[in-house]
Amino acid sequence: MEKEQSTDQLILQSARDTFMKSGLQGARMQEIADKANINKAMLYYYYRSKEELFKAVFMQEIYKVMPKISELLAVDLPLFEKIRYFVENYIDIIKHNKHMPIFVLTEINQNPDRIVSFARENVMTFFHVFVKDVDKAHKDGLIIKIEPQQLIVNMLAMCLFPFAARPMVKGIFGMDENNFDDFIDQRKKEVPEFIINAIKVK
Amino acid sequence: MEKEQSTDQLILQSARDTFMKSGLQGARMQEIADKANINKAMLYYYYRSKEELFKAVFMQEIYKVMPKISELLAVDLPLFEKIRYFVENYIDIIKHNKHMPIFVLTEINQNPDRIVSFARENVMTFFHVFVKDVDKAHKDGLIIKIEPQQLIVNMLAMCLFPFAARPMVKGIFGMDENNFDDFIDQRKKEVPEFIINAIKVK
DNA sequence: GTCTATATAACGATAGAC
DNA sequence: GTCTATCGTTATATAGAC
Repeated sequence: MEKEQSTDQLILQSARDTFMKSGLQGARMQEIADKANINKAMLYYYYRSKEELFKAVFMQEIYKVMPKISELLAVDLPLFEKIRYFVENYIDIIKHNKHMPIFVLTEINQNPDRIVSFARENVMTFFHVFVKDVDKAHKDGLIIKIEPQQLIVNMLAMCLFPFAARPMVKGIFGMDENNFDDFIDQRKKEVPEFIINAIKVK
Repeated sequence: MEKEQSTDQLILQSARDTFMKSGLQGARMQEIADKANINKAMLYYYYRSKEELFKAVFMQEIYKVMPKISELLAVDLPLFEKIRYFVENYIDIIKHNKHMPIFVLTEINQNPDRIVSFARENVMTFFHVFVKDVDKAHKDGLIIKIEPQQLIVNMLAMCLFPFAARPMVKGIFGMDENNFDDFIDQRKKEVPEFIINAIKVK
């Protein structure tokens, strides 16, 4: 039995693909309609405008990923294990949403307000817990002194950047899509150890 | 004596600002003309089309930065010193071209061919030298075994990502522009040590 | 080289029949 | 809810005077 998809969901799906490919300004409503095999007027019936449709797509994508990330951060593990757990699973999540990083980065750059306040609330919780973890690990003599903010940015950078720069990475190193996926899978194991090595006291 | 700026350079400057702010699709030729205090028709007189003007801006930005980077990579230093030298100066270069990372990332994502072949040639040289450096350092027992590609991506990630995600970093951590600059200056010292720690044999 | 005026096309959005 | 037809606007781009 085929899964029946309601029209508004069909539109959202099509809009998602188009906005991810071309961005807010570059996307054409006609293309979204064509891809969904419906009439252009329907887009305006279900979503009031291009801007509204974009917001719906953006929020859908955010809410698709955010709960998973919150889950990753909620685990109660020693710092090193927590880093392993977070990085490995975070990379895996993005691997299944390859276009998200550049999509989000582009959008927040042109419209910072769209997400920042939202992200701040959601990430704040994690941040405070993580700061405590880092401080404690330092006091216990497990890791060197490091600004938690710097560590977090380093972690996110190494998880997200390869996807944001995917065409460049593929181009420079001569990878096809399979090579790139292998490269990413390798990172799931190596990046956590790279980070732990960088901060642990020997 | 004021520096006289020829009209085509004036246009290029104005176009640069506008394209960096709004991207290729989002930018308006009228805005570029207004910002340059000239007539819109002049844009088409000097550059044939919006696409051509964008190409000119894009290439100008690439050629502004590429020689500096090549220079950084040409230095003959032991691996650890080379990493310190590269990261510190690379971050500094981008700091003075804050909008470049997201500009380039967005563009290569929507039009991979524009830069990839070009970057590949230019970065290939560096890459081969760096691979040798890494291999040698490993054989000399200085660093652990690591895939050079992974190390390079890690380095670039930590240098570029904070700028690509600037509004997000600022938003999440509650930074203003000065805070962000301080944060970046701190990274110039800490990121090289982070990397060296991560790979060195103790 | 620089301007005004305008052609041409495309886009977002709506009206109205069914 | 879904369609056809079309409005109103705005964008890129050009023609032609000076």
